[in-house]
Amino acid sequence: MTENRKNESMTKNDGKTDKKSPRIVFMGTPEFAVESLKALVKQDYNVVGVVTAPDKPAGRGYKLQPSPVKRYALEQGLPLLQPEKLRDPGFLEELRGWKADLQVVVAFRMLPEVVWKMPPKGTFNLHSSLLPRYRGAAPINWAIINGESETGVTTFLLSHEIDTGHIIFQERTAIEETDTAGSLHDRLMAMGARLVLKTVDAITEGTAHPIPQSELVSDETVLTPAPKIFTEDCRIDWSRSVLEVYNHIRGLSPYPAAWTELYPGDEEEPLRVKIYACEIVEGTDQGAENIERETQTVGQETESMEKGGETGGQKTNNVGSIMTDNRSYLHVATRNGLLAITDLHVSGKKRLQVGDFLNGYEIRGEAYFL
RNA sequence: CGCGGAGUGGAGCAGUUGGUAGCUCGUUGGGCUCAUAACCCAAAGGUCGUAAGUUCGAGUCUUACCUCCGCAA
Repeated sequence: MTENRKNESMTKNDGKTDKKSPRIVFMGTPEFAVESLKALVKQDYNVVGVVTAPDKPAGRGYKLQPSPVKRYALEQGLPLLQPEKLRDPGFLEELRGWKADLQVVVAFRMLPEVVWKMPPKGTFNLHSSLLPRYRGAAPINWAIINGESETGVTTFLLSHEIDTGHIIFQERTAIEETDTAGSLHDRLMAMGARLVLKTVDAITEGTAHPIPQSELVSDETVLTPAPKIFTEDCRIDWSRSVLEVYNHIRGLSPYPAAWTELYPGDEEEPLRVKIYACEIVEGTDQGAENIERETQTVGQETESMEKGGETGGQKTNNVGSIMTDNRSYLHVATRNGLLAITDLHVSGKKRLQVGDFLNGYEIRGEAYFL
């Protein structure tokens, strides 16, 4: 992309101090947005101002934390605004003062029309899905959770309804079976930054031809949405299929992380456990016999621990039940297969690999996940 | 001062009503075995986060501080 940029700078302006190209105002908040801002700055685009969320109390002690975008903006000495309300007259006044030709929005809030209509060349957004699919706040997570094999990034012009504007560019990427929200996030972040540059160039040169999303969908009701994810959405439902649970876990890893409760047995309090990584041991169609074998093994272990197995070890494939040698593996039963937990985090402790976890924590026969 | 948890040999943990430390794994050496990441035996390895205090004596009580983590945002 470096050469790309060189060519363009020859046609446009030369010299990096010359920043006559469009006056750009950048809006964004998290890490994901920084990459795009960084790309613009490094390629000497004329970023005349940055808008980001106000510092919020976060972390232990609720200390005020600047957003990643703010940190970068300060580092680069860029003009910065952190409006509490986007309709605030004072903010709008200052924003107008920047005289933007174009506004770039990456992972920010929903904008009022008065803001996105302000610049003459418009306002576009970078969204991490192949719109019109996965509109919403958490497209990366949902794409994996739903077991998609492909996703991507999209730039589109803002309009009234969220994530529905005319599409400028898209770039796609395959979702590997081993991808997690984290790995996909990083990949899309890099792809997105490139797409932002490409989009800015196209708009500048007048070669952008935004197409309505309605041209890409016949039936809007079929579109998979990507709503914001809440804690309850992250809870693991062990009664679902191995594949579903597997996708759920990797789709939320490392953030916000899938969790479950470990009941140690007796009347002890359940422990909240986050699961970051797992593998499918036996699943779905062909593994039926093997599952049975595993289950029987467990039955034996359980029996020896609790003398009188009244439930009988045979078909006790209770969803959420745990099979482990207390040493190297930790398997959990789902509706139709076994999942090996490999990376977990008990609340209050450190994040651990199974081996380390089992060294210090003895799973007894009656323990289970719920 | 938002709520809460934790800092003990390389790793993960125990440690009761205060009397100088244990477990699992790993490491090293040896043994068993056709063989092994399996099993058996043995050994090495810890100023118990830091500083001060209480006490005849503190990992175990008090105070301050440092570091890390969960919730919540």
